[in-house]
Order: sequence, then structure tokens, then C-alpha cells
Amino acid sequence: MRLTTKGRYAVTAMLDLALHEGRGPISLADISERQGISLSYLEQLFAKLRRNDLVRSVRGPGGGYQLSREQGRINVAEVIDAVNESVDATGCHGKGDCQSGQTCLTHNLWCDLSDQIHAFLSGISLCDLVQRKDVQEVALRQDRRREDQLIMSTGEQAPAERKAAV
Amino acid sequence: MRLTTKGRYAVTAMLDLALHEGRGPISLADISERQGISLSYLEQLFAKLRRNDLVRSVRGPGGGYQLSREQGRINVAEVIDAVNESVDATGCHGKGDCQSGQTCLTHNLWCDLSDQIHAFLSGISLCDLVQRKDVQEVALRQDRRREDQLIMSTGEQAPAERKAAV
DNA sequence: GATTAGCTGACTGAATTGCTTGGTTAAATA
DNA sequence: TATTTAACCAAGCAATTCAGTCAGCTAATC
Repeated sequence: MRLTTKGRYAVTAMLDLALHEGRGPISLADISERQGISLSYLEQLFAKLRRNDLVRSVRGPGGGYQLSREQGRINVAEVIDAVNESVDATGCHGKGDCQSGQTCLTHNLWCDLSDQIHAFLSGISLCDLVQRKDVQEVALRQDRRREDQLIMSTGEQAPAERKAAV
Repeated sequence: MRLTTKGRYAVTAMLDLALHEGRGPISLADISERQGISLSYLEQLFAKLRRNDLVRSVRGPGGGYQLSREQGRINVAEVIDAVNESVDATGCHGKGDCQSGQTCLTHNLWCDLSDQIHAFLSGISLCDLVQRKDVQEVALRQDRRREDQLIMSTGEQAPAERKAAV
């Protein structure tokens, strides 16, 4: 079992897509900027997400990615699985041939743990996350920060109270 | 978060100790043979287990390791922690400074997951495992296999029905 | 004094992670 | 039609970790 930045990035990026849905495709450059994830790394992750039918891509200017299903029908476990971070805690992938063909002493313990984790993560959909208050607050902060940066880059000044909040 | 052979080995070895408790110290050579774990790797793991006060060592002939507490007071989470495999699923170790000092979009999700896993694993003691039927069956098989090997190595023949079971 | 078994440190090959570089291709726009 | 945008793709890389080996040490027993 492994859960590193890779899986966390994938879930974060998918949640970003979910949060900004409805206004056409979202470019990876946008997600990269908002979430602080390297663009080319995102490209690699989205290649896997696309192969697993979690997102659809639109090429060309104004293009980007969209969720391929409604938010309520994509759960966190799927996303982590898609980028090859198995939530399985056994060493034998549940087969029970851990100790030279036989079941090892602790095999069932790891099976139980895998079930626990999987049940927890597959019970949480993107829709659930979007509705969480803490998620909405962070998203608001990120969007504000983004606007300010756009304003600054065109030479204007960001309002003082907003700058302080960032 | 990471759960590999390392943490699984540690728990398996500790369970082996628990299962064979009462007959004096258990040598790592015995555990190595029964559980199929490299002896020198076990030495490294037990150095950590000892530093974390989970086992006591006895040197010299007839020496080995013993649990430093009663089985009911050692849980699986502690053992995994001891060999440096954190069960923490956040990237910021729960601090919430995941995105350049600020909380990332999915921070609380990973906190919740960490809590889940920790609650599950810290609720299982070595004593609980020893009493499980599946554990007892595997232990029985391992002990029988061990006896047969001892008999074979002294030149005698193992009983046919036992050989078939292995 | 030989043996046993714990203890320690250095090292290694393989795998993975997170990321970069340097492209190509498809679609929109000027 | 030329240019720009942004998805797509492949190779490579530094750093880290894993699982394990090797060599040598020390403490206790016989």
C-alpha cells in the first residue's frame, strides 16, 4: 500500500475540476497554478486519469479537461487507483500466497485493513468533497489569490484587504 | 503513508514472538526460518523494535527476544510506527501547511483517512491476533513444518501424512 | 576458549517518486 | 493560412526507499 503526493495530487486535481465545473474545459495550466502542482507532472497524471475514463479532454485553445461522469459518481478510491497507487495493504494482492505459496501469519489482518481503507475512500465522492465547508473555504482562497495574480500581472494593484488575506 | 513488507514483517515477527511466548527467549534465527524473513533484515527491524521498547533482548546462547509488555498491551499501529512506516496519510504530517504554508484542498480528507487507519490498527492487539482462528491454523502449519525440517536435518524421515500437508 | 546469538555499520541493486526537457499533434483564432 | 493554444508523448534524472548482504563486533554460556 502506498499513498504519496501522487495519489493526493490526483484527488486534488480532480476536486479542482469538480469545483470549477460548468464553465467549459479547465486547462492543466489553471490547475497547476491554483494547486501548486508541476504542469508536466499533471500531464502525466491526467494521461492515466483519461485512460481510466475519469476525465475527457478537449484540445486546442480554450481546451482542457472535464469530468467524464457526474461528481456523485466518481469516488476517491477510483482516482487513487487510476494513478497506480494501490490501496491494497497485502503484499500478495489478496491472493494469499504471501509465504512461498502459502498464506502468511498476518495475511487476513492486511486483508481486513485493505477492506477498511477501500470502504472509507470509495464512500466519498467528488460531490461529497465539493459540499464540505473546509473545501469551499480553501477553494475560495485559491480563486481569490488567482484573480489577484491576474490583476497584478496586468499591472494593476490588488485591493489591500485581499492581499492581506493571502 | 506507506505500508510495505517492512511493516508487515515487523508485525508478523512480533506475532511470532507472541505465539511462542512462555518458553524463554525466541531467537531471530527461529523467526527467520518460520516466517521466511532474512535474518539480517530481522536484526535491523528488531533494533528499532527494541529502541521503541516493544521487545527485550537476551544475549548469548539460548538468548533471543521477548515481548517487553503483555500481548494485550501491544497494538499493531505501534509496531508499524516503530519501524518508521507512518500510517499518516497527509503530506504535511497533519500540520496543514501542505500548499506553501497554507492548507491544501484535500488536507482534511487525508486527516480523516489517517484517523480511520490509526483507529483500526491501534484497536488490534497481539493478543487479539493470537486468538484468531486463521492465525492459529497458520501457526500450527509453520510449527509442524519446522519440526519436520529438524527431523529431516538429523537424517530421519518425516511422517508421510505431514509431508503431504506441507 | 569455543560457540551462540544479539548488535552495528556500510553498502548495494532495484524500484519509485516527483519533476524537467524537448518535442508532436489537434483545434481555434487572427 | 499562419499562429497560438493546450493536449499529448517519450526520455531522462536526482533523490529516496526497500529489502537484503556482508563483515565484524560484543556479551553470555558451555
